Amino acid sequence: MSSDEVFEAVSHPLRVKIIEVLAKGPMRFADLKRELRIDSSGLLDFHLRKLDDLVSINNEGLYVLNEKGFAALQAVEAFSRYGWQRRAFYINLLFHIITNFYVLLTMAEWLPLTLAISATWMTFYSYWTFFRRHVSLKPK
Amino acid sequence: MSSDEVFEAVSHPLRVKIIEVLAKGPMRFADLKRELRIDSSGLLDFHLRKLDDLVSINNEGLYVLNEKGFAALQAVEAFSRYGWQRRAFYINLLFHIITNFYVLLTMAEWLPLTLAISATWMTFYSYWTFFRRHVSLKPK
DNA sequence: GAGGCTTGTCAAGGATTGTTGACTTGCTGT
DNA sequence: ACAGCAAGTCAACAATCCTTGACAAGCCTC
Repeated sequence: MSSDEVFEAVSHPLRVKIIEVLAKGPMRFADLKRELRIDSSGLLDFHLRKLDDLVSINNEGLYVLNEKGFAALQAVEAFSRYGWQRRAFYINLLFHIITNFYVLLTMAEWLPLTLAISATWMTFYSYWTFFRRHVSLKPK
Repeated sequence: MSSDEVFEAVSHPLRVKIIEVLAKGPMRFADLKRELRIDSSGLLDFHLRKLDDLVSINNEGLYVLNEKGFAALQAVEAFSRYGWQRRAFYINLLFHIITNFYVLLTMAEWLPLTLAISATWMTFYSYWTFFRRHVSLKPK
């Protein structure tokens, strides 16, 4: 199953919700209906069919996410986490500035060490953030 | 833009390819056509429209991935990386077994230390893999 | 200025999707 | 035995998706 088939599977709001609900644990048909506030059985049946490759039925007859389902969930989460990576970068930067400032004021003889560690880490972290993860610092 | 809108955008193989090609750098309309081996302008136009929120036109008139585009790319990559997490777990486990075996044979007095480090790491890594990332060791 | 790329826009039509609501089948409690 | 719920299945229909192919500006270049 290629990635676009998975994205096709989670390209409907209801199906994303089904994945998220099933990530909590196995469920029966009626539980899903109740949890998702769906009246029509046909509708849930239609979308469960679309999730055929991501959702299995376990030996108790309950619907469960299979490995592909969890992979899809991870893709969903990767997308929603994306915005946080920029914030994490700023928080990290701020932490290092404060740390070095504190060291400078209280035990200045250690500054060369903490500064070197900070610089090394921020260099690697910047490379990872901007080049490997393609995060831009421009909010829009 | 909620995640299902993004997944709708990348739910077609051609659109995933467009994202992947544009991740390499800005491109003109005809470049995209050539790279993707598309004959019909209408077809490319249709799919670029669908990617409206993920692809922008820069000040040189070239198509570029914007932040949401990169977020979508990351979701695509997160999905395709998923299968490797199980393999990574086994490789890690194997590495620790070999290391401890080697320590046992050559410098057995260090074994308590390396064994403790291995156990700690594998405990944390197992927790992360199975509970946080929902990876299952069953291949199917 | 004619010819030929580039960069599109648009209409048409078949294929697919999403939704509803009626219907089935099997189980459970009384 | 019967009602009622669970767990679907199916037909029908509107909406939308995808693709093709025709067409139109706007440029270079000879």
